[in-house]
Amino acid sequence: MLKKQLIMESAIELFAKKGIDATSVQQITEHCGISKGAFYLSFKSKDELIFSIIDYFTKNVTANIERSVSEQQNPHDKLAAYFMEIFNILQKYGDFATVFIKEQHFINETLIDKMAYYDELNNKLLLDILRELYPSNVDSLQYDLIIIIKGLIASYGDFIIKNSYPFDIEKLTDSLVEKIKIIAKYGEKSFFTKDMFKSYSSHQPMITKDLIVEELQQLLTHIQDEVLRESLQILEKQIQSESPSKAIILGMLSNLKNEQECDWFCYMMRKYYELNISNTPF
Amino acid sequence: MLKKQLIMESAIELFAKKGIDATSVQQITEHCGISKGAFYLSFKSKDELIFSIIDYFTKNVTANIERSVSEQQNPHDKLAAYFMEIFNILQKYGDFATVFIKEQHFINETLIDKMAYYDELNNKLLLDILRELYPSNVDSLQYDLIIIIKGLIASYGDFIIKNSYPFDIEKLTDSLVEKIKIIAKYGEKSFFTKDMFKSYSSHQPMITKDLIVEELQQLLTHIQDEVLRESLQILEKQIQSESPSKAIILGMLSNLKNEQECDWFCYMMRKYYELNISNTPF
DNA sequence: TATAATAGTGACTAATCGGTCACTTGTCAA
DNA sequence: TTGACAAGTGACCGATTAGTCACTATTATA
Repeated sequence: MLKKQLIMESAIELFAKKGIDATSVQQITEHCGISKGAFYLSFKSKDELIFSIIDYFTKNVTANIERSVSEQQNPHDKLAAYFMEIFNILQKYGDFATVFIKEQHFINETLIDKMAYYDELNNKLLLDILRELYPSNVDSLQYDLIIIIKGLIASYGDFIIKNSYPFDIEKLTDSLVEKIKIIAKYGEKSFFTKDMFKSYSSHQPMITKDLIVEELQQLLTHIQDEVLRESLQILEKQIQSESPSKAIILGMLSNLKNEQECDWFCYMMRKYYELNISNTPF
Repeated sequence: MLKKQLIMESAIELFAKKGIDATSVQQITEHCGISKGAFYLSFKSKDELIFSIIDYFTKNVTANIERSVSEQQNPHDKLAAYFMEIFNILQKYGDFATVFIKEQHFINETLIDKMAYYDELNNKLLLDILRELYPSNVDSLQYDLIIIIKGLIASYGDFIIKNSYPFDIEKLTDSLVEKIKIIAKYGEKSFFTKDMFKSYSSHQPMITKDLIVEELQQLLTHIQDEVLRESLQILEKQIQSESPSKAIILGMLSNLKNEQECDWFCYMMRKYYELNISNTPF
């Protein structure tokens, strides 16, 4: 497990410097002083390495942002916390961000779906923040505000990544919160309608039974907790069964819902079995 | 010349679909129904193809935007024209934009410098528009406004690229001009200082005598006009001379200044011989 | 100390890449 | 019809790639 970490960190550094395709496995192994064979003891393929890196970061970043935002009581502070957390991450993990932003020919279809999922989570979080901040008067502007916030992050984030030189993130956050506040207050002309936004943001992932089972078995190799393991095993039987029980599936999923590692799996299950209950937060 | 165009168009399509590195010369030639040998009759290398594509577009896009903006008299219309032109280009050449945005491991150092140059031109144009629009009250906010405008373009532009479905660009432009107007009017908290912005935006290109001569000879293969050709030839002699005359160089450069194709060459000459005269528009 | 299991090695392979070159085809003036 | 020249072809080359595997080194156990 330690070796995996070492390889991933070396890889991120090299990927950021020269790009994913231009970095060979050989170069990665030389950079961390191991042999090529040892690399393939930790990862099945170069693709698996790329997948692991991206998966690891998106998972952590999403969790950190959500935690940081939820720690704030005041709605205004939530938006500030959102900006602040993202800019801090960009400053800290600029290397990774470079890889992440610039190379999106990941090959893997699953990865694209996963990204879309995290993007959806992010949109939902932003929408919640905005609705809490401006309960009434931004109805028509809320989708534009999301896009604008993302644009600000892209633009100022680019500056942060390119300047390793440390600077006042608090001042930046303060400045951007002000801009959003102003636009929400005085803005009248909206562009995005709800439908446009939905069709833009929600790329419907191709979820198959095989993909779900694969993710399930992946989880079983990590997870220790007995209740979680049993829940997963019961779910596997239901999936393979000819007449799966919605009640059992829903019950087992609720057993998993607090386990961050299972988020993606639960999401796939809900989509596949069309279990989107409108009043659940997720 | 027709064949070059054909290859470039095929390449853009494939690059956008799968990425530059992942697209082989073989695939490009198959896609336009020619042999590998024929490809190398039009382009010296794959790098030259990439370079040509990027150069062709940046040149055209920059020129189109500047023309479109300069056609407007009313300062407000200039900002609108700026947005409109960019969004139209993104809608039309989404394929190319995809390549352009996502892959920035171009290998070639010259290309990076050229991009920085066009970015500088773009910043200058935006700054002029903003200063004309808000002559007094945005002094401290003008650099932030540039970054914000770029962010809006990145964010809404992403939407345009991903949705080939046509929509109301005028409405979008109108909406964004409103947002900039609001921020300029009510915004108080600036983040960027002039120095920060300068150090961020102006990547000093590595200009050598060899690079300049190379560009000059490249120009001589294209340009027909006799005065321009003679000016270039005189400049070449001056460059190779041990004691170049500033007067002659300046004179020859002013002969070239209206020829769009020579912009980059003139820019390099000015930088190399430190001929930046502050009151020239460029 | 002997044995078994695990971790690590690097020469090797098959495939693919960008790029070359001896050769064929097409074109047009004489 | 001929010859000369440009346009186009695709087998081939050296380099590089991801991935494999027979082998060695290290560690743990008895």
